Amino acid sequence: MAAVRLQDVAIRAGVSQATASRVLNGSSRVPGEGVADRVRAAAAELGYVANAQAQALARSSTGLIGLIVHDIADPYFSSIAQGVQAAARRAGKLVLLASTQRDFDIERESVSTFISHRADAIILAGSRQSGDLDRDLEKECARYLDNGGTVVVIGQPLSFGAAVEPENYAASAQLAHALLGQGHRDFAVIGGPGNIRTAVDRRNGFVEALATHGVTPLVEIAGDFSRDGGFSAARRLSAALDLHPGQVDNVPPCVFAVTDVMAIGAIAAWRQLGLAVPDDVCIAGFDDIPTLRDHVPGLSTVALSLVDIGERAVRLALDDSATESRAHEFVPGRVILRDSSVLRRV
Amino acid sequence: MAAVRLQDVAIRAGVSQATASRVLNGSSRVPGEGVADRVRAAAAELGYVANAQAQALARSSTGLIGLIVHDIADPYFSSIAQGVQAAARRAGKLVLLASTQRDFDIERESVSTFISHRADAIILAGSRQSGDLDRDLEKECARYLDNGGTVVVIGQPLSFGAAVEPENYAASAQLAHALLGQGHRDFAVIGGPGNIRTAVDRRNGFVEALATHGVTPLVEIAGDFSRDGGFSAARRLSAALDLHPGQVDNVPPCVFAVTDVMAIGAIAAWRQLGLAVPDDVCIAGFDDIPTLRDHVPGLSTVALSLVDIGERAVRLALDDSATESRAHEFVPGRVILRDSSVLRRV
DNA sequence: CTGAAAGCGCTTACAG
DNA sequence: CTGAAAGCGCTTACAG
Repeated sequence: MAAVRLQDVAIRAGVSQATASRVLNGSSRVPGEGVADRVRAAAAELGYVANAQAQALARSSTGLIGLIVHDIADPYFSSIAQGVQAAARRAGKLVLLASTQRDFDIERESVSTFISHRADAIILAGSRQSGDLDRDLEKECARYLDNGGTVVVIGQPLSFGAAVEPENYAASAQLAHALLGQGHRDFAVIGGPGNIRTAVDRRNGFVEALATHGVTPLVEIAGDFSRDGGFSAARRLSAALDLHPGQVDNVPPCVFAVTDVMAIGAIAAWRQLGLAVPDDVCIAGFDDIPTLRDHVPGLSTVALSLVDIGERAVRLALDDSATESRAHEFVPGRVILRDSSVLRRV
Repeated sequence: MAAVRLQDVAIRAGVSQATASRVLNGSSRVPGEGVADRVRAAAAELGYVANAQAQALARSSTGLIGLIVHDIADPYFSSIAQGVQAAARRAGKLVLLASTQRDFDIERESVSTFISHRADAIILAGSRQSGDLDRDLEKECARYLDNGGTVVVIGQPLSFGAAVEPENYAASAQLAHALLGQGHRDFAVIGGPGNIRTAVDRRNGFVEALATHGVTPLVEIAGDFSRDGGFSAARRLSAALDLHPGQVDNVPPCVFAVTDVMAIGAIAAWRQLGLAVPDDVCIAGFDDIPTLRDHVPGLSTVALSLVDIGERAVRLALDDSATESRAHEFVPGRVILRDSSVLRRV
């Protein structure tokens, strides 16, 4: 049983297909009211639903926005996805979702598929390995842009397309100042992979702000950009700093983990070692992911409006001029101090 | 600058469009090797990417799977989404995502849009209000099914389409037994809205299992199916039970919250009131959402393999016979006891 | 304001 | 094995 076509409603309404198309989907002035009503009535009676595929082919615009994230189950990305989804819906667009699980081949494949489906725009969320995409991907994107596609990156900008980027460097510096303000003097850093710029910027912003005050981190350890990365980095770090439970005589060192997810992993590792936060060791993260809300101890962090970031990305994606001019929006972070970095008087 | 079309590569390869189509996309036997090679070479040189929209129109199959969730930022749904996404990718399908934020109008609109885009299948995740969809939505789905579409529900089955449903009743009963086994005798329930069957089944499974042992909950309170719903229900509950910090002389009552998200909200409320878990009040949830991993205190719960549920839904969606026979798969839950329900000796 | 007709980029019987 | 041609369901100049 085939679906109702525009032709069917046209016949039923006694008008041409062109007219039916105009009253149902066309934007310009509506035809004579009588005609329009008849067409609408016919469409309703038949239960007509326009075939978006056919429309896309005829209009050469699909109304599809492709979103590629590292891991949709990660609260950081699912919050961004919510923003993208909401903004897309308001703009009458649909979102195609791809979750790469940090697999580069899957990412490349996803971009191809989105292009093949002629997504009007592609949003790439999550920092990439090196400064740019690999050769193949880049060529494919170039062709896509030539054909009128638009690319928006969340995070580190590429050599093409628009970008919305958190102010990682500046916000991390603010965090450092806030922690110094709390009385901290001993610091350590749990950084991310050296080729991920987000990780590097956060580390640099923090460390260089400390340097301003003549402070240098006691240790720096790098881990994966994940909860488990934070977990194992924290173990190594506590060994390096020779941390022990209940050393109330010393002021505990303050660790900066470049993402909340890593910080949470670190706290879990320490708990397992019997180390209490903030009594034996203090910590701060970055992102203010929603799950922090009910995490104990409360984690000091830098709040990023993740949903807002997703919405901005859509706005850029829909704005051709923004894409052509390679617009680059920065979104600020806001320092939030919670229990995890509180220095208790001894 | 228009994209490369099949016609272009056909001309370049010196063959007909039909032949080019067959070597590039057709499934059956590949034409003479020489020809095939030339076509592939031409496609590569030109950077040909098939237009999926046109293919969809010609084949009347889009390769699109629509996923509708209540809230993509909720870890329950984002885990399911991950499963859906992974299974879809393996099957060469693309997923369209809609997050309704629990707004029924948006849900209806999303279904329409997916149908309009001729998604091959639609997966509806999350319990619905009443037993079924509303009139409009149902009629639209009926037409969709007639036209070859397939619908899969995660949770309570509808009057049509396939379903994958957690064994809510049985698993909640097991949880009750496990808690009785831990020595609990005083119980309370934080339930969900009375018209959401998932909530009702879990409540019933739990309460009826208790009844088997001659135990009746002291109180039952209903809340929204959300973190804040659990939060406010917990406040009312602690008033009803007259809970106070440090009543070490009594065995604390054990509360069953029908979702982990609600349980987490409840714990937050109690913490604010100075009530400690599990010393002043015990609690167990349901779902084993991933964020539980680093939640303190560890929450006793029923583990559902959320990713697996998403994957199963895709499998059903892709299997026409399953849809036609209104397949109904059950997925078991596994009781996990953690700190939140531990009864300490006084 | 309305309609006939071409075109969007593919696939697929149907012949050869 | 290969090609000419019709068809998928719309939109949109172009005439009237």
